[in-house]
Amino acid sequence: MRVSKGVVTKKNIEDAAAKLFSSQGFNRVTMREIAKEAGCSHTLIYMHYKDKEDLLRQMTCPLLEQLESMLSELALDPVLTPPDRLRLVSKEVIAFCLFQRSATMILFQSAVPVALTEEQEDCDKLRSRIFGRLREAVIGCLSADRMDSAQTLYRIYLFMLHGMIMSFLDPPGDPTEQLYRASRLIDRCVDILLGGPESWLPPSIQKSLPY
Amino acid sequence: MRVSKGVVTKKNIEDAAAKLFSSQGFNRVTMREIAKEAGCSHTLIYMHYKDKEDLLRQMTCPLLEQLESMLSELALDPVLTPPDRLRLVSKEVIAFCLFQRSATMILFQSAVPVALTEEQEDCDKLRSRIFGRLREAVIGCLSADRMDSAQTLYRIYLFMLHGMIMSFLDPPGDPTEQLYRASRLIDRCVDILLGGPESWLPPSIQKSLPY
DNA sequence: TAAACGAAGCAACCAATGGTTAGAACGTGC
DNA sequence: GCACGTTCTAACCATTGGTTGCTTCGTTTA
Repeated sequence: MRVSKGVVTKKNIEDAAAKLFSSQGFNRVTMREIAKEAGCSHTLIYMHYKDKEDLLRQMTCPLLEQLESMLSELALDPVLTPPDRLRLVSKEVIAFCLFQRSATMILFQSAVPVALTEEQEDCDKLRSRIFGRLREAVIGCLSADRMDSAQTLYRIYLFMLHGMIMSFLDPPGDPTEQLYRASRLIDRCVDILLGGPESWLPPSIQKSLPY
Repeated sequence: MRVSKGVVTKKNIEDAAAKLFSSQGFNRVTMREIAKEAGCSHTLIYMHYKDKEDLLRQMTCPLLEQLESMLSELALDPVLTPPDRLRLVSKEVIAFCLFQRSATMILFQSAVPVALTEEQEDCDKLRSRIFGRLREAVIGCLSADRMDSAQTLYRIYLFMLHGMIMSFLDPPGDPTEQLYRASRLIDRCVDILLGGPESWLPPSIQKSLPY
């Protein structure tokens, strides 16, 4: 006896796809390669997923949920100062993108089709919640007299985050080492974003994260 | 009598490609569409250009030269304060990317093949010079006691610039209007990057540019 | 004038790819 | 054991980037 064969194969497919996507990137992997790795015909993949992007989205959705719950925890942690929270939140997002390289295009995609399927909608809601967390984390750092700049600051923060992630993803490398470098940079980004003359002191060797 | 027919056709091809690339983006345009627009067979394109990316590169190179000479002029303009120079330089780059959408991937590409052809090398040198100008413009704004942070600040500036351009390119829109919005944002970015409490005053309505 | 040559140009072709279709194999309930 | 729905695949299709071999045609040269 065995569990429904389809379920097993679906996991096979996602494992194979995850392996190939993360090592070669979404665009360079073909459906046939995924199928070969998963041990089935590429046709079978289309039974479970509408198309290649749907496969990526369905793989990515649970990971986005994990990310969102991480960010929620950070949002609720009463010990953190707002800037530290922003730093940690940023590092979570960066870690997510570096380790789930192809998931980045789901997280940061902006061209959403006109009509969304339920699954696309789920994914989209998740993204909204995640970006909402980022927004909170940025705005939580602002004093009352800066509130009128909140939206602009948030957007600029996203530019930095997005640009940094793009820069680290494009020449693929070891994610762990990249994350280490990115962590130090994002600390500086937050310093700069929040202003203040102390941002120019040599950075205290702060290793608040296991990265 | 007429000029060498090949030359004319080469211009036809680049015009057709420019039109299609800017309206649909590099990836969505096929060589056959370019050929049809140019009024020749797609085979002919391969007589002049090694492949699709070579076509884009050869089209983009003269534009990069224009950009570089613009930036040189700004670098030499003695009237500008360093922050104003950085603002203008940034706006030139943004305008370039918004109006030459597909050229952006040449400008910001980081994965350079191991062995470069002469033309690739030319293009690469141009890119280096352009980024050198940006670096100068950033570093020119820093006081002596911040010099040790120069490289980090430059990188973060690039993240912002890159992220902003990505964000404006992805949902394609009217470049002129996008440039207007991006201009205001980059002013804020420069304020933030250079720090100082005055960066939080409501922005003076500065329209130093025709954009 | 005519043969030779080289460039300009194209139809036909190829391999790879994302995606579809018709039908085979197989387990399950009646 | 038979009908039915699910799982799965081989064969197929259209599109794409890119190649090959051939034709056309203006120019040079004898």
